[in-house]
Amino acid sequence: MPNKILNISVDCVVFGYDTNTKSLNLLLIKRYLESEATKEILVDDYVLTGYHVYEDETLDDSATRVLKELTGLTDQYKKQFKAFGNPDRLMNKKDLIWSEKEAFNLRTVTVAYYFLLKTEDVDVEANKYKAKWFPIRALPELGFDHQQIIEEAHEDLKIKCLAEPIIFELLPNKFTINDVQDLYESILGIEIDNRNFRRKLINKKYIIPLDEKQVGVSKKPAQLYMFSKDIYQKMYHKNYLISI
Amino acid sequence: MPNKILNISVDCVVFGYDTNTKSLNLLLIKRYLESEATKEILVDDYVLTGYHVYEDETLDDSATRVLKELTGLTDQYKKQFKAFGNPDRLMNKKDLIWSEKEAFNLRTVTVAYYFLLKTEDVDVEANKYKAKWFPIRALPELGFDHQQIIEEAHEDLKIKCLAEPIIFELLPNKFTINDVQDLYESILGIEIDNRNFRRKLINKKYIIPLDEKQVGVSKKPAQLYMFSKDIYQKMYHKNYLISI
DNA sequence: ACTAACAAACGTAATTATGACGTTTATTAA
DNA sequence: TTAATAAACGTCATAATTACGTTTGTTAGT
Repeated sequence: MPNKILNISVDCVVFGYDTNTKSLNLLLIKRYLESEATKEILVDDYVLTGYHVYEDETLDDSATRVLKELTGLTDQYKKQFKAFGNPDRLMNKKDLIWSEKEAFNLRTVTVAYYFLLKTEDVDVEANKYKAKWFPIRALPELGFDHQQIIEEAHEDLKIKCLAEPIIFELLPNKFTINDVQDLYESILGIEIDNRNFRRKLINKKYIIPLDEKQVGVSKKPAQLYMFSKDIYQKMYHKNYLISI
Repeated sequence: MPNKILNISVDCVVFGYDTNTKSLNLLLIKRYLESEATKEILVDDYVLTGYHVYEDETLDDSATRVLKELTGLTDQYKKQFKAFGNPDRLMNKKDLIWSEKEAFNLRTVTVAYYFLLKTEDVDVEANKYKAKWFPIRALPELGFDHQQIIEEAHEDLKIKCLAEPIIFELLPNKFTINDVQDLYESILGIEIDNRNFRRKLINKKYIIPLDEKQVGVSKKPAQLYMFSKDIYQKMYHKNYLISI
């Protein structure tokens, strides 16, 4: 039997990072529809994955379900960052392809989440929605109000990655110091002095050097490190600092 | 004509600060109902102010409207911090007093905001909902899931007040250094060294000493200061710092 | 008029963190 | 062998933080 759906949806902003191209990416799905009568192209753009919330699930569960359908992954870092619900949200003609929404005369409110995952963990080809990674600096045309949702997710991520070590959710388990720096630079859109960054990061107790180096590079191979969540949590539990 | 309402509501966590008692307070309204037949007390607790979102207003406008009805105030600092919508949210018998909700078979999702305002700006007596200030360390019994909403608002405020100078939204326009320290201590639940805090705050360009001192105190009267939002915005626009 | 009490306000010294650079090292490709 | 290049290490001046001690200005009580 089908689940009863609500006029409330979740939308998922899925961040991934490609250490090769040093690019912060978003996973988007294709939306395409042309009129059967006139052959007019009604929609041809990309959107975030999202779906209506079932009556018997929490908002968090709903977001987790949507991500699982998209990527097959569970247990990824997830943050609910904002609800969107302007009254004109359903006025857009393009929305008509979502037949479920038509069942309501009410407008839809969407609760937006972002996820952080390792690009390597996702098999994009296996996906039935034609999901595709896009560099955040070169996004395609976006449907609904998803441009705005993405921008606000990015802003929230900027602030959050400076306050908590969530950056490691986007990196492979073994990474180099420069991987971390490149990722910070991708997220924040700034340049960081490598020598100072390196010193600062290596001094963190929760950055563990491994007995391993990069292989298959044509330059001096870099030292590999891992992040210890355990040590972080033991040392930095509620370490508020007044900085303003 | 009545506004059409949605099965989406806003709830407002209203923070105020009393410089005399040095207490961070919340503005709550009384909820009381007894059965006409059995005289059984159905509900007798306090709740956040909230209301359903009208079909033609944004979520932000809805929160602003609720705050205005409660306090008469507009243009207060406002932050949407989380949406709450567990499937059991309408199972609570106590909810039955909200007749509007019964019009829906759907559960309600509430978008929670917090507001920061100066206690002195609110005339509690003038309020038709019997609104009352409660110290956040001594809250009464709370209805619905409002205990949880308040806790999450408080956590968000802790982080936010360390990242941005929103603390001054809670203080009178003219304040002492110790007022600011006391407020930080109330919000964060920590103790701060007065001498170091004082030096740090006075060194901020946006903390302006006035040609005025406290009056009516029975000790050495303290210097009064004001916060210059202008100077802050000119100096601190997008000053990201990697700290982790 | 003097003094105790007390919070406001100022001061200091050691340590740590930061910003802005210069130098050396290990590797591959030519 | 060597040039090229990214990784890794080093230095120094300045700023910020931590952890305290001391002085000042006011009122209230004698």
